[in-house]
Amino acid sequence: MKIQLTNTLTRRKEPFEPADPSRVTMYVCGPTVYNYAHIGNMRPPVVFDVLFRLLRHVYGESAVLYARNYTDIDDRIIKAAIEGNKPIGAITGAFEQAYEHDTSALGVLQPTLRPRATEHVRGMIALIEKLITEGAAYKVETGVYFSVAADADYGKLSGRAQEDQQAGARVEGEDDKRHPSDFALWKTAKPGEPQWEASFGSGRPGWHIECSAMIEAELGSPIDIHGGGIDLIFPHHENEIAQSESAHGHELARVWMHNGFLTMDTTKMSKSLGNVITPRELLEQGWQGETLRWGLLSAHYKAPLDWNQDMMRSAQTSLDRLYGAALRLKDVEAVDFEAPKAFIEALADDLNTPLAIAELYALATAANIAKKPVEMAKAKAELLAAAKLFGVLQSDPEHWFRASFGEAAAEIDALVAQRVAARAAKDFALSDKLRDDLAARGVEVMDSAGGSTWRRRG
RNA sequence: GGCCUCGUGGCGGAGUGGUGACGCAGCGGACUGCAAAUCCGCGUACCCCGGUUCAAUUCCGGGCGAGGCCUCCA
Repeated sequence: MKIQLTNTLTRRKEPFEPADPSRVTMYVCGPTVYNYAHIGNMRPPVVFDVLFRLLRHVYGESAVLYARNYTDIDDRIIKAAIEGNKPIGAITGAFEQAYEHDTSALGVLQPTLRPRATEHVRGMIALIEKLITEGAAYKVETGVYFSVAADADYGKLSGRAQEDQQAGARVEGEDDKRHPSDFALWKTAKPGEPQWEASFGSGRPGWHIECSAMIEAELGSPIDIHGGGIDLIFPHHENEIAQSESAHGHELARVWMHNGFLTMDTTKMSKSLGNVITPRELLEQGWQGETLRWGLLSAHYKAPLDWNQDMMRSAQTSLDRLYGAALRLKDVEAVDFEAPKAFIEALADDLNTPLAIAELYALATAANIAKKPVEMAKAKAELLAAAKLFGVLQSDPEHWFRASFGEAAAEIDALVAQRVAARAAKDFALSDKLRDDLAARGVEVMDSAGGSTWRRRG
């Protein structure tokens, strides 16, 4: 199976060849844990989770090393700690846990490695020392900066020439930089802020150096794949490349992948615009994590995706169809079949999740028309195998359709039983009334030769 | 101003130099006491204008439109 991935460095789809197929390495920029993640923030973990699953399928589970970091030292965290009058560790600990909870609700597997920035400060200091020695970085009063002028390759990822940089793109408190594009590797210690000792003065790391150091320590460069949101291309990933490649003299990552943004009524979802919704809010509203996952995968990862009620409903309807097929085969004995080739190929083609979804529908139809026991067993096995790679359809189908009723489920069972009796007695007036009553409670009854079943109405 | 995406049917959304993916909605049929679910069938969609070509939605150029980045941002 050959995988093709779009590489931001070349803006083209290229065959993916890991440097060492027995040790495939991937790094994805994780959250800064100062607040709850919103649904847009969930796109990278979900998209790269599918890639993680695919890589494990192709190269073997133990061959794939996937690191996703936690940025637990940053201006925003310090600000949140001061405003909330809480220790920094309390903030980062709580939001790290919330992030784990949210991603897990969306069916995201745990990455192999989850480094925290604060655990890698020594590596950052070493990296900065090296850059200073090589003349790629310089120390001034406010901190240590990377000298963009010293890097001939600067701009190769974003396609941005240095002279194109808009003048006046200054960051407050960095007035002593030599060039506006130079960026902070290290920020000189301020009273009351966390700080670490270093040969070039006490302080704390800049954002970009964190990822460079964590990649080096956890995976070692060059890595095969580096991923993140499209907004990170510049400056974050450009700066990671500048630092790491200047320090090590070789490529940081062979393939760079970037997911598109989520919009909310066609405008970018961002905390600064205030138009955000969090997975936990959506879960509280009764949406299932799987529905959110499906929604996030319903468009190609590179394309923009508009988040709204209609798309969530549509995602739920899609899963209803798949779960309906799975439910039909609930008691069929599982056999050993793999996910069909067409499904794998869809994912292998630059993670074409919409095409993969079309294959899942085809498998659902196959499951629905299967009559002979062997056909049914095969249909069930293939559907579940494919769905597993996609990270969906992993719960009990009845639970999927009934979860929202909780305690009331037993009551509904009783009403449905009454209706079965009425039908048997050919009392269709009562039978239809009971169905209307159930419909009013959001329950859909389905009759078949063998009896009646029920589920949540779409 | 510079850089980068994108413009497909009522909606969502793949893809392709030449027989209209897939789903939702809609219509017809089968099934059903009636339904639902399911199955079968039904759609003359590729922003505009040029160019290349036997053939362009697909390639090239221009235009118009939308969005993103250039400052923290998934």
